[in-house]
Amino acid sequence: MQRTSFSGMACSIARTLDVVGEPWTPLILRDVWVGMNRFEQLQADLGISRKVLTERLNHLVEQGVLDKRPYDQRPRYEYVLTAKGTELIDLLMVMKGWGDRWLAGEAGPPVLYRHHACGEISDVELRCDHCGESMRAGDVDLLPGPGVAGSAT
Amino acid sequence: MQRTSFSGMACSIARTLDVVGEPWTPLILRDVWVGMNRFEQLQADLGISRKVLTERLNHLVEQGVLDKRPYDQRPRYEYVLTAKGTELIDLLMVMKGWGDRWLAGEAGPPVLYRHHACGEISDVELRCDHCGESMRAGDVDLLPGPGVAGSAT
DNA sequence: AGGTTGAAGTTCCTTTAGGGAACCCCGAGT
DNA sequence: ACTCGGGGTTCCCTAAAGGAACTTCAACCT
Repeated sequence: MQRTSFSGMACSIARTLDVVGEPWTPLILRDVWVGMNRFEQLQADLGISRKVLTERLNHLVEQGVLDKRPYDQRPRYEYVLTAKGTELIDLLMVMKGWGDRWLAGEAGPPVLYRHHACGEISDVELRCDHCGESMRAGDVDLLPGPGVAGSAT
Repeated sequence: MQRTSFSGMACSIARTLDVVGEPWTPLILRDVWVGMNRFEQLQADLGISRKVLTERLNHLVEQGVLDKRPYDQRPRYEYVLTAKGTELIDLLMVMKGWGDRWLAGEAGPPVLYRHHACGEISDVELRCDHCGESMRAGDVDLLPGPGVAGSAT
């Protein structure tokens, strides 16, 4: 299929989707995050087509989400998260929380997070970066920002 | 293409992707969230193919993310977020934040959030639901949970 | 020196999902 | 009876995912 690119939209959600919205990409980032940094590892773990894995990795490197670097004299490479990519893990942590709450069923969560600061098994929650109170779907008004379509500059 | 289903994986991220990971789905949820509740509105705003919009809406209703309800004697319907769907907006808010920080460029964010509790223009940040401290990619250890593959029950 | 190995891709073919436009259904209003 | 408008369905075309086979290149083995 010919897939529409979202990057022209004046919407940060759409733009983010153009970076990580393709199939497999979030799972690749999850794996890289937990230490699966090489092509063969990723391919074996995910069962993804090698062709698609190549495309996704190249795209993520182009976007500055992953860094590709040699780890041997031979042509061997590993992929690691950049700062930009590390901040994307926020997204995965929120997805994990939602999946745990709504899709895990009787069995419970497959994976738990232990928070370094307090040592507890925890999940993330969303808070306001100004006042620290909870900040979720019903807690905000949306206003046009400086980058809204049609604004000069 | 035949797309691999992720729902068999013992991973809440993969399962969440099977609900909202298809192209357009996050943008549909964004629109429904901000009050675009009808088929024609969504189609016009997104420029999505009507066929795909139908498929996505049906899938979201099946998954319990949206509720489809009549708003007229005539066969007219609107789609609204369920509780399950409203919690998914967390994901969109995090995507917006990342896109604002890394992709908005000179122009700045297209949209701003004003937090009801404090009245400030704010973004979300991730915190631990136990201790309230910041909780991001580097702040956690991963442990196997009760729903890990291979565990009985 | 010649052959083997293993990581990291490439190539090629098949299948299926998305784009896009046209068409259909149905209840209300005139 | 006829139109209108929301909410879809149908159809064809193209491009993307699956999957398996093939390639490349440096190091290692004998």
